[in-house]
Amino acid sequence: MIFDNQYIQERISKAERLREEGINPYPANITKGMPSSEFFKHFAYVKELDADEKKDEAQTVTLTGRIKFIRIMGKAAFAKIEDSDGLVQIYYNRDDLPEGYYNNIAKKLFEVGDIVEATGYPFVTQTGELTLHCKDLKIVSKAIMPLPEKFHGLTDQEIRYRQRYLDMIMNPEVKETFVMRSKIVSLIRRFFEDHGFLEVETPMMHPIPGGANAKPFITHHNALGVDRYLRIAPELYLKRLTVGGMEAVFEINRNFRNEGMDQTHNPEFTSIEFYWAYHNYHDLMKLTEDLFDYIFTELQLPKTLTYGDMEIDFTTPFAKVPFVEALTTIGGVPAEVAADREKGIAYLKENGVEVNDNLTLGYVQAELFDEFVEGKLINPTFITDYPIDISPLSRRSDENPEIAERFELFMAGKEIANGFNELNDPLDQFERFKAQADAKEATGDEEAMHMDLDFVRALGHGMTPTAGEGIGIDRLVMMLTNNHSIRDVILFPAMKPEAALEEKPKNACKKCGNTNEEELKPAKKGKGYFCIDAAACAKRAKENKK
RNA sequence: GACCCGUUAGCUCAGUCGGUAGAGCAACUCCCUUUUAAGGAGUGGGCCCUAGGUUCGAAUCCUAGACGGGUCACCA
Repeated sequence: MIFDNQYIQERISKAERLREEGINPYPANITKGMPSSEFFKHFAYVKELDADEKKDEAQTVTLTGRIKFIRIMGKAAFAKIEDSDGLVQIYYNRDDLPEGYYNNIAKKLFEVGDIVEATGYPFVTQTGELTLHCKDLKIVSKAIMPLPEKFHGLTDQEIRYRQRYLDMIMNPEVKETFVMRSKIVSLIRRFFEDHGFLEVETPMMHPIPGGANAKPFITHHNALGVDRYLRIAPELYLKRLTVGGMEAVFEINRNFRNEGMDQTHNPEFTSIEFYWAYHNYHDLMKLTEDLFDYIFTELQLPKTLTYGDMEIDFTTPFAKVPFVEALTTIGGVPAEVAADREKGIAYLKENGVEVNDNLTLGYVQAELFDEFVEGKLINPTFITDYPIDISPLSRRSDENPEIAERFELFMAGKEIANGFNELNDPLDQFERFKAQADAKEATGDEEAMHMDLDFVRALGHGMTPTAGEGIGIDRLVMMLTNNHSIRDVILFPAMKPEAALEEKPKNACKKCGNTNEEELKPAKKGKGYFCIDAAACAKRAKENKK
């Protein structure tokens, strides 16, 4: 059991002693005291008083928070309590608390980790720290788990991710990151609302996985008797809404992809997708720049942010480079190689990249891009005009049928956004889905898209010219908060089950499954246990069969 | 999926050549009424990740596995 530990038992017994004293260690109806930030603001004048003892005994103020430090000096003690704003020091002693309360309760039973309510007046200590002199100190919630050590804190990555609550208690910057994340999401939402977009919610469980190239999670609906796929992207549903007449929509929510995990991939991640009728991908790029300007202004961020050892300049407009041009100018791939399937494959192999010989030119170019360009795109850069065969949902360029009217936005060597003019020709869409299905056959591409006939039918009713874009929220938050693992911007990242929390299987008789330890003996040879009473065992085994 | 690194007290970490476990903080018992990682004296606390193996003897060496981190692959 998780409570089988001397420290925890010690703390549980303290909670019991509180009860014996008639004090509920988990009282109801406690209200939050003055926020610590307000305490410092409101009583700043005490520091300026012209007196030997700087204090204002006429004031009565209540603070609530978790005890982070305690320093007991005989008949008096200092503690620091923390609320969501920060740390405040409190002071309590034998003579200013009710008779006997200091020696029996406050000193003995309150400890680091407990949440308390302190009431008293502000004063300034000899070392100049504004502090609350307690007339009353109550338990608000007794912590029975000990906190990590105060100086080094909690550094074990595994515990930090598994027990995020503990991480947040011990590492204030973690809380800051997630406050920042919340603000960013809120600003994005407000930005799109202010631009006339409608927020919608589309299914998380899809009959056909679509809208991206990815392996889905599969689940089962019992009543319908059908398998469902957790959505890999909301795209096809949002476009159905465009057909239906919603001309500007967005959705901020989770996507699920059954793929590898690393510093930029979590199986569930958050994106915003938005669709804008009667606009094109150039409008999207401008809108994206406006969005970044808006976020940076509202958060009062400098235009140049440090990301690891990189300096990223977010000044708009962002650079724009066509895809094939980027291969040569940024990636250093010879022009004739970038334009030729066979030469591209050979070039990749020369550079130690394993490639499937069946790849089409577009896929070869994509490999070249991933290998030689992506990592070099530090400042925000729009890569435009993608090969059509790797863009199955994008509209074909009228000037060059090999090119999709599409862009992706990169920064710090990572993809952040993907947008394009939506393909709205139903017959073309049908053929592209078919081509994807063929690619699945030819190269075994498990991520290739599935045929979605209802979506083709929807397009058959006519979709206005529309541009759509998706932005990875987690990666964006990483950039803006200088975090380098997606796990650091997801509150509860995906983890394997924790062995320590699983019930240990009891020793059981190999014949009848009896788990009563007193009736078991170890097997003479090999592992396992058998019943001491063989007759009773045989009887039980028989009953089990029934 | 491959490789590298890690896993020792509640936390942060030592642990030599293979000889049977250590520190600081935390806890417990004392002293201490303005401390700042408070200080002082004392005490208790261990499935050394798990399972095998080598050995007279394993935290330490070997093999397999679990979990985590990293690199690569996959994944845009």
